[in-house]
Amino acid sequence: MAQGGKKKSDLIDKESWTPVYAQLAAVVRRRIADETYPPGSRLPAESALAKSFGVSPMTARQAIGVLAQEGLVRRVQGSGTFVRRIEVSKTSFTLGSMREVFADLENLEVKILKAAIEKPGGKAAQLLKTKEGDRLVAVERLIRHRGLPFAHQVAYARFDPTAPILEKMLDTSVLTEYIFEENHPGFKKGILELYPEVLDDRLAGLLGEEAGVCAFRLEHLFFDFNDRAAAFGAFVVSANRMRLTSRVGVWDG
Amino acid sequence: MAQGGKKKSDLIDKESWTPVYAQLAAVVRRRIADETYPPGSRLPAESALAKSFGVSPMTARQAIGVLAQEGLVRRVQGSGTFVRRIEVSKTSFTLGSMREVFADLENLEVKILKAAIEKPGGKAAQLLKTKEGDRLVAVERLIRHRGLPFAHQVAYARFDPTAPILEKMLDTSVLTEYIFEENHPGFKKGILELYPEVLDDRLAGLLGEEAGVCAFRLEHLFFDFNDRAAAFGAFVVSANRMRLTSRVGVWDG
DNA sequence: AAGTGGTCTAGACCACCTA
DNA sequence: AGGTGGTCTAGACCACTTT
Repeated sequence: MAQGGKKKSDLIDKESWTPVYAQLAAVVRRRIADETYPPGSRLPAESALAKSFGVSPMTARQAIGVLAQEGLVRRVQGSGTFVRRIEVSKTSFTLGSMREVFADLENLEVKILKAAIEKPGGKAAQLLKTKEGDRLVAVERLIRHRGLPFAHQVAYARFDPTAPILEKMLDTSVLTEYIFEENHPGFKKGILELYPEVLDDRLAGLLGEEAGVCAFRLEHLFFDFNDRAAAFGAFVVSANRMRLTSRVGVWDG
Repeated sequence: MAQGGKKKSDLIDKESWTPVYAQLAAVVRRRIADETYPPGSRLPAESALAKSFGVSPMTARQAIGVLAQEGLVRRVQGSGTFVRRIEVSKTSFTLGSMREVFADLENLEVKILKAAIEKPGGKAAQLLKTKEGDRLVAVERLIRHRGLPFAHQVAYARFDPTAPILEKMLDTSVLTEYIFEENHPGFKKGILELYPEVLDDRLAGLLGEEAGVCAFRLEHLFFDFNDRAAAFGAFVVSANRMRLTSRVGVWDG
């Protein structure tokens, strides 16, 4: 059937509630999924997509941007946009289970195992660059979720009576605000490191696991707005309670 | 000094090589870093930023988009853009060390420990949904980098003489292409899971560690374009050789 | 009602890559 | 030289939130 004028796709519904760019992204994602655009191949130019779908160039660009964000395509300036192949080493993991648990405030319970002002020693003292005479606030907590132990935490901060951080650390009711939520005083930056760890007898007992079981250890070091290390700590979560999962490729096509 | 007309910022140099949006993003990032815009506060509206810096609204929007991408701010429709506080549970980790190692092809060395066609059994058979009579290709490799053992890998795939995956799996010279690089046949999607693990005697020996040392285990399951599980495997890398690090907050202000 | 971010237009010029 | 993605303009309308 010959049709005069511009050929506009009927795959894009501009009256729809879902944005045009999202619709276009979905169309292209689908075509990647069914190998219309196979791995390694070049996508039509953004300008071509814009023309054939009857949208503005910026809108088409935004659509491709979504796919690039998802890791499905790679843009190469001057050359084109290519369908990516899956690469293990380029994936990233989020602390999904941790986020879920700490978002579920009603079912969270925190038990303070220790709270003390100590002379500095060990890794915390090193990282917080304590000087002679400095004191550290040390807090040890057990975090339960739905009645089951979820995480063990130790946290250290330089003892500074003028800083609000001390109260925050000792107040169980605002624990979730201190680290996880939106109302803690605020740090400028932080660095996190994830380790595998074997639970010793004590930790295994606290976490309701058998000794020798494996766990994740998440260490955090936060800096205040003077770029001074201000707080250091570590969470230990048994591997049974925390899954680190990542999906790659096309999952909704 | 009174100045007539529009006030345009001298912080943005439109003749510069660095894009205007990146410059504007840097300015706002700096202001977050020095607490001109403290944690929790609202940023000036995108339109206001556009006006005061003499750029187009879309450009200002792009600049804020960079900061949102970095996790430094949160956009709330109808309300504004707010400076985020650091939250542990929202961070993500990338396999940085793995990527570095596998990008360094000249110093990679692969030793095949086992290559066989087996009757299915165990987790691999389960995940690959083998049927009666199916065979699995099983490959076990030791990956060395700069002369030192880096990772141990096992991989399974359904035995299908017509599929190119078999050759790929058995050919050491293209190992890096099979999983990590840009030239393997291509899967539609995959799921990865990261576990902590204790090295047993054999693995510890292979990886040059002492038994009982902790390691990361990265399991991968890939699906072909028919959504059929096609390949399953696992890497084990000692924690000494793989760091999982993440930075949050403002690091370049 | 006013202000905010979210989307979208219809162009433009540029740097870069490939042929 | 021609095509590609990268940037940018100067507006527009909308949905949503706040006042």
